[in-house]
Amino acid sequence: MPDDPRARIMAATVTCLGRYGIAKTTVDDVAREAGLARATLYRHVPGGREQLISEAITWEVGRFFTELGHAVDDAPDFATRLERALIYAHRAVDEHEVLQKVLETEPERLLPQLTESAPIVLALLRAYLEEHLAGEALRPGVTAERAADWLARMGLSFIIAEGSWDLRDPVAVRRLVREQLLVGILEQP
Amino acid sequence: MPDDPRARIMAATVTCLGRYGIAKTTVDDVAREAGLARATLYRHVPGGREQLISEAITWEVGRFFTELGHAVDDAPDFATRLERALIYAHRAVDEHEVLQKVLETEPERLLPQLTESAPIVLALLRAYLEEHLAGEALRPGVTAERAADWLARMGLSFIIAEGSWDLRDPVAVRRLVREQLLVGILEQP
Amino acid sequence: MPDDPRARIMAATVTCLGRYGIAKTTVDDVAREAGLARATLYRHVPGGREQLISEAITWEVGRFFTELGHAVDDAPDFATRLERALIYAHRAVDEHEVLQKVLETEPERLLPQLTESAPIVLALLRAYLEEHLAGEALRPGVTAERAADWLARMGLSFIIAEGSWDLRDPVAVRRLVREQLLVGILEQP
Amino acid sequence: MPDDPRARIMAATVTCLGRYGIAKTTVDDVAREAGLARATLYRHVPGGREQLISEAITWEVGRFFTELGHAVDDAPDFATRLERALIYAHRAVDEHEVLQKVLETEPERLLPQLTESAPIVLALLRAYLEEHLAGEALRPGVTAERAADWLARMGLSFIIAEGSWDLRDPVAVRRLVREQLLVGILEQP
DNA sequence: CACTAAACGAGACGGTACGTCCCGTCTTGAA
DNA sequence: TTCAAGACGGGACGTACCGTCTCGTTTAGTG
Repeated sequence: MPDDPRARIMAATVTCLGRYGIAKTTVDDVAREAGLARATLYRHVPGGREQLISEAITWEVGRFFTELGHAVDDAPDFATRLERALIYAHRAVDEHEVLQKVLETEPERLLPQLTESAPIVLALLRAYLEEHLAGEALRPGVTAERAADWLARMGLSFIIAEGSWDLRDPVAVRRLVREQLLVGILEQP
Repeated sequence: MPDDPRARIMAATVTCLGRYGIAKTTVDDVAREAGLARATLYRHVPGGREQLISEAITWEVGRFFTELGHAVDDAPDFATRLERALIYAHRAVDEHEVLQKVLETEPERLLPQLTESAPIVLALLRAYLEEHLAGEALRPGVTAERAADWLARMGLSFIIAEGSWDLRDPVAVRRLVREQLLVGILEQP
Repeated sequence: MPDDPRARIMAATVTCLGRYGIAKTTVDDVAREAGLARATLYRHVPGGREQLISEAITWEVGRFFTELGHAVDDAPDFATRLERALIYAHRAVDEHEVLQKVLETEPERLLPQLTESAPIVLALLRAYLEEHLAGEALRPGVTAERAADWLARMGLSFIIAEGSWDLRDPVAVRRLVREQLLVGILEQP
Repeated sequence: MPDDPRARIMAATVTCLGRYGIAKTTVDDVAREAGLARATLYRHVPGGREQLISEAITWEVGRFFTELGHAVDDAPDFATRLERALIYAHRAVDEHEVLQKVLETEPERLLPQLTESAPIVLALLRAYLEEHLAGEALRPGVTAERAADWLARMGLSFIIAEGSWDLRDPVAVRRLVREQLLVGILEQP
């Protein structure tokens, strides 16, 4: 357990969200989980329950992307980088307790969220991919910007819905990346 | 206002969600909006607040897809159908009060939702598109199944994040559909 | 236990004051004692703890004087009335649980109170006595008003501090009343 | 402001009691008023809030009687001593901020207090008066003890409730003392 | 047309969580 | 060492909803 009270609070909140879902998570639950008195918790998070949940989710999303970055950092080439990212992201989503709890207990809140989170994530992905596409040999007529937009859309869609591919199988992912995603973008070696 | 009490309750709930957001909508708000006593409301929705919100969202999503179907029903060909659907869906999302209110007040709940709603919506879209792709002339080597999967992913991604296209401009949508989405799928006339 | 919720609350408060003292009596204590939820209690006593204690004391004081009136109602003459009142009042004060608890636990709050309660009680006593002195044979030069004032002052002072008389002994009270208090006021028979 | 921390704390407490009343006076208020940290205050008054208020009241009462003694010390005879004491005491009670604040904000706590403080004050007064009655010429049949008891009761009762006399008017007090209080006690010159 | 049964409005209630305030303890750092 | 400054656990306060329940009072439908 971290010493920084803020981090402890955020971690405790994430744990509780994974255990009870959003609606059933109590400020008291979080305080107990963090080993703090409720009053102390309010000293750190004056906005109360709302701020607590909001910031915990933001904090957890940040953590997710940080770890994704680490998992992908030393890939030798762009295709490998994409493979690892797909595998890591899909597994992380699949095993993420908070996410799975929310999906299990509050599916009704799902659809509305598609519309704002998606653009943000897409923008992040696009920027990241565009940067790493810079040194790659693109097919004639393909710009890095458009290619990144495209890859971000398809990549995200595969992370959240694998369809007929099994993203836990490295071979399948390798085929998906090289035969479906990159085939229209990179010069074939 | 509809006479059927259930519909009135659902409509009132949707209105309140659009006015206050999920967390701030109380059973009392809904009862007042529906012109009912709280006790009466519980007679119709025994599950209380939880069931109320859950079913109202489901009800509203159903309404959305029904209307989308109508808007697209009499398209002369597949490309036009796709254009109309993109335009209608994007506009509906953009103008949907509930959606916009939730996004404005509770953006933290966004990301978690991507993962279950997306697969469901994708599956629906895929099935619908596959059916309507049946009579179309596909490029050699392209199966209806794969094409539908592909179009569903890209279509959904454009609905929720337009990127550089302006989905309110029919000309831009026409170009997007014919030059980007369908170009690798249908035989070019 | 009375059915009227207000009376139940007042009685419960008085009980708690007698059990814990003013400072240590909790709204929760009172609610539990009254067999109500705290929320319900607040519906009846919107002013909260402050109003609760304030009104309970007022209510109890009222009850005290009502009972004092009953105890004294059928006295055959003024002297007997005075005797009974002294005896009853002193005993009531002596046996009053709330009073004794407060005195035991919060003596520091005693002195300040002398100054406002005394005038009120004096005024009440004075009015009461003046009324009942109306039919009595007063010594020449003694007005009912001045006699009532005088008797109220001395009576009150004996109730709260007996000094060398034992107010539980009817004979002593009889002597006190007839040889000390009334001797300068009524015509001696 | 005194240098002795204890005196500073007591004075600060009295000030706060006069400003906020008993229930609303906070340990923090007192610490701020005394120019101390709360922790420091607890080093001097380990009993906390309870001890603080209790001792402050005791301290203030002591101060009151000390000053009363000074005001009365050089009276030429017993009657004058009584006059000055009545005037001083009544004015002090009337102008005492703490007392007035408590009476204004917490009148419900009045009655209970009558019963313990009164005996104590009466005993003090009685002892004091008995001592100073020693050298006076008493009427035949009047003992110093009974006279002191009597004067103490009536004196106290006039301090706390003037009735029809105006204790701010020296002439009225003079008449009250000589025509009402002492007339049955001292040999008339 | 009267009569009963179901649906409803109104509102009291127990209970739970919230956010706030204060108390008393403890630690830390500066004089 | 002494004291200020302040973080903390604990607990009570007052508020807001929730879900349940019990009353009348309509409103239909039926004999």
